Amino acid sequence: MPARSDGATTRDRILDAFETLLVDGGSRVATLDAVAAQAEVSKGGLLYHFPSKDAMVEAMLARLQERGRTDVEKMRSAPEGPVAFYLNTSVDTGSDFDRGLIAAARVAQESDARARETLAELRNGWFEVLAEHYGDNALARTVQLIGDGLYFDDTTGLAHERSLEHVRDVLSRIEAI
Amino acid sequence: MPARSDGATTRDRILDAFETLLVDGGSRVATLDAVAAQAEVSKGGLLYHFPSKDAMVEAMLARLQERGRTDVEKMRSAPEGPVAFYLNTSVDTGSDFDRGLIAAARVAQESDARARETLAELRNGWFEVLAEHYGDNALARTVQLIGDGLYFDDTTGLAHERSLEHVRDVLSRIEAI
DNA sequence: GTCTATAGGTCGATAGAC
DNA sequence: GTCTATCGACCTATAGAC
Repeated sequence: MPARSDGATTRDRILDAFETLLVDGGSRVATLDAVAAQAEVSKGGLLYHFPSKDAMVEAMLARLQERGRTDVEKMRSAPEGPVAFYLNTSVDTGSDFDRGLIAAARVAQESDARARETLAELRNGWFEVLAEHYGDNALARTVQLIGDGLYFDDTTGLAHERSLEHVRDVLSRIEAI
Repeated sequence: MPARSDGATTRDRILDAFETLLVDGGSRVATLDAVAAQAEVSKGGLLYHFPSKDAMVEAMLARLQERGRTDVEKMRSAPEGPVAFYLNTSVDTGSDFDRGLIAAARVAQESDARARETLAELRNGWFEVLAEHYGDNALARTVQLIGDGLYFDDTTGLAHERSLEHVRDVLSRIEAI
């Protein structure tokens, strides 16, 4: 039982803090000390919930996987259609899910196989919905790559203002064929 | 003057080692000790050439910028056309230039402003050539995003075998309009 | 469940021999 | 130009009080 009365459990606050630090500064900055400070727990308190840094990574990925299943459901039943939903959420919306995704990508780049597998599984879910929608694997794959590009630019600080607008323009031309 | 008779100077061997470690394991792994070992120099020897780790980053980015100018020239005059050249080189070809690009992206993610600026400048060069070629900013931007997506997938270990083939298919449909 | 204190190791950087 | 030796700061993880 958590000692606080605010919404999140200590466990979730710690994972939130870990993700935030990974997103903002990479894993070099996301030390146990820094995570504890950000989550407003002592280092000892942190290590009660996650006995090692590795266990913390594992828990973060498990939570992301869970949230990913919800996201695919939302994408499938989005009123604006799955493509618009997918592209819109490819630019960072600041959601908890986005933050978790970026954090996982940071970890994956340091050759962490579990993080890579989690991301691959999420991407397969999105691709399936896109491929069902278009009935065209080539177009589905291309849209997914555009989403990856939007996402990469966004997380590297290279995003261009009008990217989304340009993409919508080009996609409307393709869909008009 | 270098003490060795092989092609690369000690300085270049150190930068190569730094990039390789950044690409393979991220900046947490790319320590001065590790870079020195990979470059087969002592840490003291390394710090003779680059008085600080920061100076090493700076030199790496300067070298990348120089190589980027050459790349844009090659793209502009490529016999297969700038688009094919751009997309083909967006999947990691294993070249020294690619390695440097990926290394710079790793550093940029840790909120290094210089690395971000270097990457932004390189990307502006590519975009200019694409926009000139198409005479259509929306399409040029979309192709650039596809390239970024290919690149992101590749460097995160999420690449799909047939991505490039699928993209070529879709682009040929657009260009046929 | 959460804390402090600290062990044990690694980091970037300096000093000085050759 | 390249080396070894070493410093202080910081990292992950453990031990034990409350």
